[in-house]
Amino acid sequence: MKGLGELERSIMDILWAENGPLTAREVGRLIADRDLAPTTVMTVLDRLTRKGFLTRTRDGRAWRYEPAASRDAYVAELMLEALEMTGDRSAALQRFAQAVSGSEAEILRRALTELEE
Amino acid sequence: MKGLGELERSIMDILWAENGPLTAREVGRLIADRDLAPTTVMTVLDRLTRKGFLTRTRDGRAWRYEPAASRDAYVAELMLEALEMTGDRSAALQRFAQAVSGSEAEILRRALTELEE
DNA sequence: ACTACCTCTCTACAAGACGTAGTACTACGC
DNA sequence: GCGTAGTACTACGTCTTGTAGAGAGGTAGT
Repeated sequence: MKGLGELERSIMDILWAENGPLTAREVGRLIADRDLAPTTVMTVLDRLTRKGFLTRTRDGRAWRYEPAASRDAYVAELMLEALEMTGDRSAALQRFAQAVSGSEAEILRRALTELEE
Repeated sequence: MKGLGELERSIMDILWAENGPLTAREVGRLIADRDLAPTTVMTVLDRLTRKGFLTRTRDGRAWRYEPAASRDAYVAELMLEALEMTGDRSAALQRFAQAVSGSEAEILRRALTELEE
């Protein structure tokens, strides 16, 4: 999986935060603080679609864009991908376990416990 | 933390696999399959040092390069960084927990249990 | 129908990262 | 002193990303 640039990330954040699919124009309005040309937003949406991060469907002349996967799925995938990188997965997992803060360790523990059942 | 390119990764892999620090020449020999110019190896070692992935110490005229952190630490850091990205960390952690295979879930569980003690 | 406007697709360009390497200088061994 | 190893500096092509303009083709108001 490829990474995302900064603007790409901002736009994904907007779409992840939204329930339904948005048009380029709507995304542009939501990202108004950056004052981007409409075509800029369109270009990035297009690239994200080509990279597989978004899907789009027609709505009249316009496209509506929507994340192909949830942010959580994306994050989990990134984590797994990092994990792929090492020969010694257990060592990395142990380090990771030590690094997560207490409350998160608790969440993980609970998630793992549920798996068992 | 920045990511690594392909050649950079190969070189980090070599150094991570090694116990002691290596010179550019030694790295070049170990990566012989790619038939790179010696200066190419040196350049990449230099860049990795500047990025903080390697440390180097003098050995006569030559430098000896060594990873600044273990591969496991790097992997764990990447995982944490991915986790930073989401607003809802627990959702991502739950997904992650579901995605790791059984034996790895076991390792994680054990690592988390040890933390408790 | 004319005009204004919206949206799309295509193309472009600058900056930075990365793979790759040459050049020029220095120091050491023989 | 000559060859060799090693360094620092510079360079260049390619790809990615942020940014956007140009042109085409609808749509709607007057």
